Amino acid sequence: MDAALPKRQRIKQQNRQFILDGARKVFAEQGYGAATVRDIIRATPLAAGTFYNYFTSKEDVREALNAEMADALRPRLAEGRAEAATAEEFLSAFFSSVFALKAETGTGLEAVDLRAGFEDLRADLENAAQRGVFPPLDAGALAAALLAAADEMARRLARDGGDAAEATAAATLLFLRGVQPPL
Amino acid sequence: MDAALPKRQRIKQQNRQFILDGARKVFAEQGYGAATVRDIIRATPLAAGTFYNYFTSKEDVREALNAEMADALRPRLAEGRAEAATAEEFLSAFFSSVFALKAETGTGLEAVDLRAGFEDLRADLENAAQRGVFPPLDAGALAAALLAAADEMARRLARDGGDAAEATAAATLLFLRGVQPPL
DNA sequence: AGCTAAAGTTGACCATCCGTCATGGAACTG
DNA sequence: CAGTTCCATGACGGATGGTCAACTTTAGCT
Repeated sequence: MDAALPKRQRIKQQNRQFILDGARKVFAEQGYGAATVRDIIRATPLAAGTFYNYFTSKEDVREALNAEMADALRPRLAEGRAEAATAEEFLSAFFSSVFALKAETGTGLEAVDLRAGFEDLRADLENAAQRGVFPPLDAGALAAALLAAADEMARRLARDGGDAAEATAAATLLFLRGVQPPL
Repeated sequence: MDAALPKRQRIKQQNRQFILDGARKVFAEQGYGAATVRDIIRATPLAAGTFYNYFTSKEDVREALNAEMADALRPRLAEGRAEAATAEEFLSAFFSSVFALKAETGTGLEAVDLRAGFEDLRADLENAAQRGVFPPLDAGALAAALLAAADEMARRLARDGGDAAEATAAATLLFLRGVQPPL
């Protein structure tokens, strides 16, 4: 025995992780839709009933998996925003990290649900506004618009192929100056 | 017999509609996730096997239902854009119709998938750009960003409550001038 | 009309899935 | 070490998904 924790809790953590790992693999191999709770259980040394001691459904696992991933990715996603001295820097950092992140995650979970980063972005926006980087604005609405737009643009980028740097520049300009012609 | 169509085809259309109608009701009552193919069949005078002559899965029905709805809504969604004389008018018309539409559809299908209107918007944007309403731009990327942002902002609007007119003005301004302070 | 081939519907069927629960054994308590 | 709590196990009842042989109806032809 080499654990600092009581055995009960250690096993509990381990089992939970068994399920999450199994689910990650199953989702990656078959896709979320085709996967079944039984498949997840089979990818695990556990019995059927045990699964339901930890999660209530496939969707439940999905959420936990997404939260786990979002947690791991959060710092990377927020990279460069806190230090941004201008609105342009801020936006550029934002789009750039979203595009980079979406491009690589072929994890099977059809990608991270960016909305997990909503609060972070909102907070960073408010913070930046207070530093005078942005004019005062509705940080919630802007964060929502930015995330949704970035997500969809990233999807297009991944599908049609295209240069991430170029897309970052275009997206930054769009949100910086709107659809007006560049002066 | 009073049909202009051969009986075979008439029944085929009818059965297809039986399924779509049943599915719409079932989705509205139980939600898409909880609904089962069997539930749909039960909401229909048809037998189990027949279902699979028309659709291959619940998801397949969902798509058909969504397409049906998108078709019906398309004209309303595009309202006012073709006549817009300025970028501001165009954007305002766009956001206004999206917000109005999303606010009312409590159809059960958790709302229309706006991406169905993507091509329309893209075409309208290119058209407007050629009329000089917009500067030349990547209509595809802009359409994607606009739709995604509008969709998410509409969701927030519905959730938190809020004035649609106000939101329309804010969204229009955001995409018209970007995050710069209003002059 | 009468008859045949094609088209399409039916509902029972099998494999599988879901979620539960009584049983049993391992870990904590004192 | 005995008592208690906690939890994993795996079989079970009920339901689902998708298939398919048998049957019914329509379209086409003579």
